[in-house]
Amino acid sequence: MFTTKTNLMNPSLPDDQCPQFTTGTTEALDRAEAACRARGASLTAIRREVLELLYRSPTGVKAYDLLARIKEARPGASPPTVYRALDFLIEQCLVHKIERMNLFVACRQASHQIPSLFLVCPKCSGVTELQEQSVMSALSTSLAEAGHRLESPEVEISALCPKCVGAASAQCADGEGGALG
Amino acid sequence: MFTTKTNLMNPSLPDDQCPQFTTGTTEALDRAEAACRARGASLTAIRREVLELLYRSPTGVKAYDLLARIKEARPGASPPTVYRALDFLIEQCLVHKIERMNLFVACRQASHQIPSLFLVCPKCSGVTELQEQSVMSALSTSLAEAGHRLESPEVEISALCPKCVGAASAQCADGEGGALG
DNA sequence: ATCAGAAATGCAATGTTATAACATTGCATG
DNA sequence: CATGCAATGTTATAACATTGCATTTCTGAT
Repeated sequence: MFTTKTNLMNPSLPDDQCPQFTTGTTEALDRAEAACRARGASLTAIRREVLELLYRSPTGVKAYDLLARIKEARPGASPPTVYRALDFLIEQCLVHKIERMNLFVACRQASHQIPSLFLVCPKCSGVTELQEQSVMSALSTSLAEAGHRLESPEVEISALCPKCVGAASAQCADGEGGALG
Repeated sequence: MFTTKTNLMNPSLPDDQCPQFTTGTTEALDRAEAACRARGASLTAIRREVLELLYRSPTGVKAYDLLARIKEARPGASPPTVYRALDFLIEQCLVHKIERMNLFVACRQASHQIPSLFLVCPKCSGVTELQEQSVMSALSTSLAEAGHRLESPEVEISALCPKCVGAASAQCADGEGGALG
């Protein structure tokens, strides 16, 4: 079971000490910079700062929260400043966007052999990136039968994280439903 | 294979003739009204009009597009008019929201025995609602292992529909990836 | 060194999606 | 008639994202 699970959910550790970091943030940033360079792209100061904020966050972060933080150092920063940096980082596969919540999260996978499953906690914005062969192959089969083709290698699932399980309510899962059919 | 597949992707048919409708829209609306009534809720004129627009649309619809249509008959309509109707319809399980695209779509399932898979086409906004035991059980297993709990009975997958397959480009699915790990 | 072109950034405005806050209407019931 | 309550109307604003254009910075060629 190829389950490279990274727990991004522990907000209480000091910088550079989160257990999912095999080395410090600075080293990770340097590696990211090298990777960009190798692809003919450049991890400029702004981009690096945005990526650093994401590396240091245990949860997904909203664009305007990033903007607020970037503004501390660069008062002139505006929405495009951040969105452009994010676009670049996403292109470089250094960051993922969680579409359903408009959240951005640094990629902590060493590689993407398999499309990733993103478990997004609707309570705390925690994001867990999984690579699950079993789910993906079942999904591929169903998609193929339906004549569809997976568009992005990222599948988002709204699921309460272990910490937040406890208050959820799930209506609409019962036997009634649409008026059609 | 419990695959209640409904094809919502055929925009070219006249009202009340889409093949996935076993009966006409009016009858479906009447049935929806009865279902609401049975639950002590009421499908008022505004709500019914919004639902009707969704029944007649083969694709997901944006809230402000609904608003524009509603305004034709009710010039005073404003965003809350539509959002309140949508909230109600979602509560009544008559409508689903596709979170990742801010799209609303009428529910065409007779019942929700199993959480639904929504295949959302990023090109044309077409939505196909599937109920796939195999995918869901694989998913449940993985979620349980990760200590998570599925939050909503709706799982959205971005997948090109049969008509739109052809132009897609999928970078980021290769062997590189994050700078961490 | 310096110049041209490309890439990145600054900046203002605007577009899009969604909700807050408060007032009003209309109807059922006692 | 008064009261209560659900629904709706109305205005404003919050939250998220993009466009367009001017300016600066970087890079490579001469």
